[in-house]
Parts: sequence; C-alpha cells; structure tokens
Amino acid sequence: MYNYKLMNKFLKEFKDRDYFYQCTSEEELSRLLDKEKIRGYIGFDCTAESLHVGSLLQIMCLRLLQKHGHKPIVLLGGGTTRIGDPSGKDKTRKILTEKEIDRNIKSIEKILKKFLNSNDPKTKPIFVNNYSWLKGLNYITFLRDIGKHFTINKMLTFESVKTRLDREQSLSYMEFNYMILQAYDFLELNNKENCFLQIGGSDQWGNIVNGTELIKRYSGKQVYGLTTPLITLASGAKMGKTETGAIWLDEKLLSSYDYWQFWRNVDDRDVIKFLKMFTDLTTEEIEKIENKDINELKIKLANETTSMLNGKKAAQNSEQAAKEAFSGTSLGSNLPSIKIKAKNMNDRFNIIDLVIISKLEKSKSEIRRLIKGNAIKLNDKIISNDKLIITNKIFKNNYLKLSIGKKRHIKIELN
RNA sequence: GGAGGGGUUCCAGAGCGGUCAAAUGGGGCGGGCUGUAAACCCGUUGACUUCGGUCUUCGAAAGUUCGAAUCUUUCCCCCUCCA
Repeated sequence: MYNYKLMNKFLKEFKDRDYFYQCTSEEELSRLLDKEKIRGYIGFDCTAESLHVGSLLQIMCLRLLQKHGHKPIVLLGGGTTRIGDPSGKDKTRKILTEKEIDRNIKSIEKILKKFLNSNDPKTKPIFVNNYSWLKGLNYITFLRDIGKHFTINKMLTFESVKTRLDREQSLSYMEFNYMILQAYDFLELNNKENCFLQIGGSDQWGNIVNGTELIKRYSGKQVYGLTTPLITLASGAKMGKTETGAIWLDEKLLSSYDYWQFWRNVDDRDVIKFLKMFTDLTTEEIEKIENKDINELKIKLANETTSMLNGKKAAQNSEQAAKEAFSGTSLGSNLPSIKIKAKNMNDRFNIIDLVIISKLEKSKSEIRRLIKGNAIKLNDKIISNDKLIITNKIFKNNYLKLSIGKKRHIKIELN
C-alpha cells in the first residue's frame, strides 16, 4: 500500500469524511489527481420528482471535487430513466412518461445548482442529459461497437441480475441492457467531455466497473471509479426516508424549517458522522467541537446543512422558529404558516376543520384521537373539546399557533 | 411437466362460518421521563360520526348461507419440492 499521508488531497479528504467505499485503482487515481485537474461525474436517476437526503452524499462528492479544483459533471439520466435501473429493485419499476421525466430533470437540476458553485469557470459544473446521445443510437451499430465488449456470461454474474434470476423474478431485456447503457454513458462522457472519473453509491459498483472496462477496451484509456458507502442510521434505517415521508431537498416539498428539524432531531450517535459528511466544517474543526454539548452540535448541524441548501437566512429563521416553538412562550413568527380567510369561517368551523386545513393531519378520526390524547394545542393551550368552534376571537392579532404533539407547529394567519 | 404450500389491515404473522375492524410482534402516532436524543413505561393505530352508530376492508369475481377473512367454483399472482 502506498502512504496515506502522500495521498492526493481530494482522495484524502474523501476518506477522512467517510465518503470512501471502493475505488477501481486508488493509487493511480491519486497520482492522476495530483498531476492534473480532472472532470468527474455522478449520474442521477430521474424517477422521483426531486432529490431527497438519500442523494446528499453524492452531492457532497460533487462539491468536494469543486473544492479541490476539479470539475463536476452532473449526468441526468433522462435516457436511462426511460429504462429503469434494476439494481436494488425486486421488481420492474414503473415507467415514467417523457413529460414526467422532463419535469423531474428540471427540478433536480435546480436543486443541484443550489449546492454547486457556478462562479469559477474552471470548476463550474456541466449538466448533461444522457437522452441526448442515447435517443439517436443506431441499434446495429451499437451492438457491433459496444455490445461486442460485453459477455452475457459476465453480465449474468452481476448482483442486480443474479438476485432477479435467483428469485425467478422477471428481468426484462430492456432492464438487462441498463448496465450497458450506463457503461456507454461513461464512454460518451470520456470522449466528449474528457471525463475520467465516475463516482456513485456502492450499489453502482458493478455499473461503474463496466464503464471503466468498456473504455479500456474501446479506447484503451484508463479511467476510474469511486464509490461511497450506503449510509445507515444508528437506528438501522436507511438514510433519506422517514415514516412520515422523504426528506426532500426542495422547499416546495419540504419547508426549510422541517429540513432544519430533520437534522436537529438526528440520533445522538449520528451527529459527528453527519457533521463530517454533510457540512463544510473541516475535520479539524469537528475534532475541536466534538465534545461540546450534543444539542449545540445538533443545532450546528442543522444550521450548516440548512444554509447549504436554502441559505443562511433560512437557517437562522428556522433556528429562531424552533426556539420560539419549543420554549412555548411566543407565537413563533418564523414558523411555517398558512393563511385562512375570515369569510371562510362560519359558525360551524371547528377545531377539526382547522387541523385539516393546516394539512398537519388528514384523517378526522385521527384528529379526534389526538384531541383525546391531549396532543392538540392552540396557542399552547391544550384543546380537549373536539367540537370547539373556531372564531376570530381565538386569534391574537390575526395569528394563531396550532400544535400537534411537541414537534409539529404551524402558524395560522387570518386575513 | 408432476406434487404440494400460500396470498389477511404500514410490515411480519395469527384467525379458518357468527362474540372479527380481525390476536401478537415490529413500525408509526400521542402521552410520561428526558435533552426536540436513545432506552424505558403507558395509550393509540380503516374511514365517517349528531359518539347511538354507519360505511368500506382479509388477491379478483361469482355463489352457498339468516350470516363469510373463514365453505364452493372460476380466474390472477407468489413460494417450495421432484422431473
């Protein structure tokens, strides 16, 4: 093994932050990165309408490339999403319409732009959509030029294929081709954009290696693959989705207050790990504060992650809102809010209707249950009557704080 | 191709003619303790309700019955073993 201390700075930080899982040829890659600034890519699937924290680690990798002067390429899988990656899937995915995919691409691109720096032309990210080259492929030519480099024997040994076959779950020929297309993407990016590195989650290892091998056979060039580990939470759950819903990186789908809360509420055991992975704090800085009060650290984590996504102001507002909401003394002027019109309130408009409007709960039975369990508060007063009529007298200066349990609060504005 | 086993509420998994909105565990939600953590304890967990009830659910459809998640028929889908 070569000396860790002499390792390329990018790779070293990649490891220090625990982004590292596997690399096709670590030592060589390290030397290459020392020698020149390269272009590296990560592909994003466009199945979902937006990105959630499950993709955050990949995004951080792109940022790290930039930090070290390399240029990130974001590949939006407009073409491959039309096929569906069988990796980690038991069943064939639902195929999306072109319209849906295009819409997803736009919203995903928007989010990535928030995280990446576009000011320096040297490291400004390149966005590409693989549909642009996949759509026009000629089948015969493709089979002759690319297909000949793949053996079925080997493709059958891939985990994604094997599990499907072992379980006798059907794997369509279309999906079977996914790995070839992803390998081809890398080749295309290597040719057109001079891309020498692909980064991805550990589940992408097989696909990535296919790409590096294809390039080697096809053009004799040495390119590299790098994977990140699958993050599991201290609780054993996967990162990204909670029972309540995905932690979206999109204010339209999840308010910055809720995003802040997500980080504020992480398990104690995950805090340091997340500071390393998802903030710009250096490892030295983290070591220095490691022994600080755990709640201070969580607030720090929430502030760093939220300002990275939605800006410093949003982070400050969220922290302020949280303070107010949890101290329970004031209204919480920075809380997420909804407006209702006074004229929409009639003499039968009751507490249940109000909660429904707030969208905090959608089942009336559930709301009744919550009221029985003393979980619902208006301006911090427990509501015990599920027929309570809401009049504008309850509002203070046209504002009202509605709380469910300790953690869910919303401000209701009368106008 | 042959022989079996099975599809139950978010998940796992009991029920096998009425007392079943369906045991139990997990998860979720709420309460308690605390630190907006973990662990632990308690409650709750189909929808609607004038809180009396009403409506929808046990792979799909049809049937038997006063009454079906439970019985019959057909269909769909899974799994195991043998060839």
